[in-house]
Amino acid sequence: MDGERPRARTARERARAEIMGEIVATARRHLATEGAAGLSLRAVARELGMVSSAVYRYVASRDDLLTLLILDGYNALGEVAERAEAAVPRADLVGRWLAVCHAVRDWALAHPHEYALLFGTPVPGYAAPPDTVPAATRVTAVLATLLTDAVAADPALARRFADEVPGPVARSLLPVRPFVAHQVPDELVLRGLMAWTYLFGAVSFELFGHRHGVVDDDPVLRAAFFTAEATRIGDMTGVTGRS
Amino acid sequence: MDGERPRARTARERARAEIMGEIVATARRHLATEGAAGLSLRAVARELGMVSSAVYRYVASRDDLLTLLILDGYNALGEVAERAEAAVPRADLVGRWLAVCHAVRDWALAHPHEYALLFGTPVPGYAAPPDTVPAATRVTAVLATLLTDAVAADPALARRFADEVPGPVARSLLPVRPFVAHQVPDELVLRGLMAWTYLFGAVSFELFGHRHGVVDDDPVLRAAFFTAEATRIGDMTGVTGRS
DNA sequence: TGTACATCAGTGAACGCGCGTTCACTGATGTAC
DNA sequence: TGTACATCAGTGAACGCGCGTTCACTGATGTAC
Repeated sequence: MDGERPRARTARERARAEIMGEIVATARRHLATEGAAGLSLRAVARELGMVSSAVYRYVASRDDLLTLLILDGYNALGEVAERAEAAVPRADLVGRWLAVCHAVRDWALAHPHEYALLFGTPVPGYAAPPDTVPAATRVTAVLATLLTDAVAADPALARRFADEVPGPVARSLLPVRPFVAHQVPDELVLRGLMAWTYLFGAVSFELFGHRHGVVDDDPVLRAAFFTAEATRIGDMTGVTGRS
Repeated sequence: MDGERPRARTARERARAEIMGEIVATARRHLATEGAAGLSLRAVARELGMVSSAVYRYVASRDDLLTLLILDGYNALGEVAERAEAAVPRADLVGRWLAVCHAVRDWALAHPHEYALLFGTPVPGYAAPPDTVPAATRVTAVLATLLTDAVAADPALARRFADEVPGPVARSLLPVRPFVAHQVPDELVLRGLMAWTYLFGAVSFELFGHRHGVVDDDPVLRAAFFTAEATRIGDMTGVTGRS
């Protein structure tokens, strides 16, 4: 049988885990200051006082390190979103939606390069391996639950959006349908995806500088603007205080 | 007096303009295949059969070349958007909005790296000079006109969105207010900005791979999905066929 | 508890690569008289 | 129209940099008997 060996970790194992952690932590710090393009195995090794080739005992390649950082990033983002959402009373659907929105935005503003690694230009020549998917979908999963809860809480909602969507649109939604309760009509799934799209679109626009000269730069006003947009997008999905 | 000299261009001037064009064109092709990070002055020079230092007669630095490409990109995008919108009868506001949306998306799908240069992760250490602004705002200008026309065509629209927005939100909009007719109420300006945000958010999400496993990959279904989302966003601004 | 062997972390040197930018130069093109 | 000088495109060599990855190695840690 595998896995039934909680046998005391050897010094080697402990050392390995620790150094692995230091490598990722250092890489993440470099990412935060230089951006993904400037991330180099040699620089990480240098900072840890090892020779560059030593890093290859821990990480197969630069791409491998990138994957670790991406995983790390998705998990960090997913966690803040989950926590923020969990802190709001279940019945307050708008509150839960806004909590997720602000959690995502706050995390992005605090970790711009990590956010850019996840949602900016894909790194050329790099393809994220499939095992990043669970981490990548944490925020989406929260939003899907929100949608299901909204329909469960208010039967009128499903009826309000019961109109069939055009055939091709319905078909385009097939991959995501398994992840949303069947009580949620297609029109509402579509609007949920739109809310998700909008959230990251707005955060990216702000972070990547496309609101310079459009929305005031003052952080307080920016936050007010963001709340306003998030609220209106919430309305669009029917997740709104006033029914 | 300046400018009153349409004097025959010398051979030097003609040669200069031509080579300048070749440099930008080559750089753009490299951008299209390698992405912005892989763009190098040396590679461009090599392909043009010049020695790398010769490029410096035309371009002050790598950043300078990047700026030219950015300008180029914004202008190309602006042009397709303007043309597409201009081809729709003035009274068909939804049609005009959807035309802009599809023009932007089609251009982005056809020129993914150029799009990424404009709307993806900012190049680290690079700041776009102010003279890119006019080119960068061409799409936005089209949308602003659309909004103004919508309000002019349907007085009920301004009334429908006449509710005051919260003070900080109104203040956050001050930078953009001069570019929108004063008949357009703040609430509608906000929603216009949201439509703009959504358009690029959706295109970026699609282009950067965030819809894998969510929306079907088939191009026809993708287009149907896009039309559906764009239509609903149009609704949100009140620019809708059924009033 | 002790020895013999296997595992594995880390070293140091090297390979081969490409980059941006500078500089003194040659030779062709343009301009003023 | 012809000559003398100024402008400027393009050359070729060089500087100094950092990168990812491989490889044969040493020496410490772990394991089997």
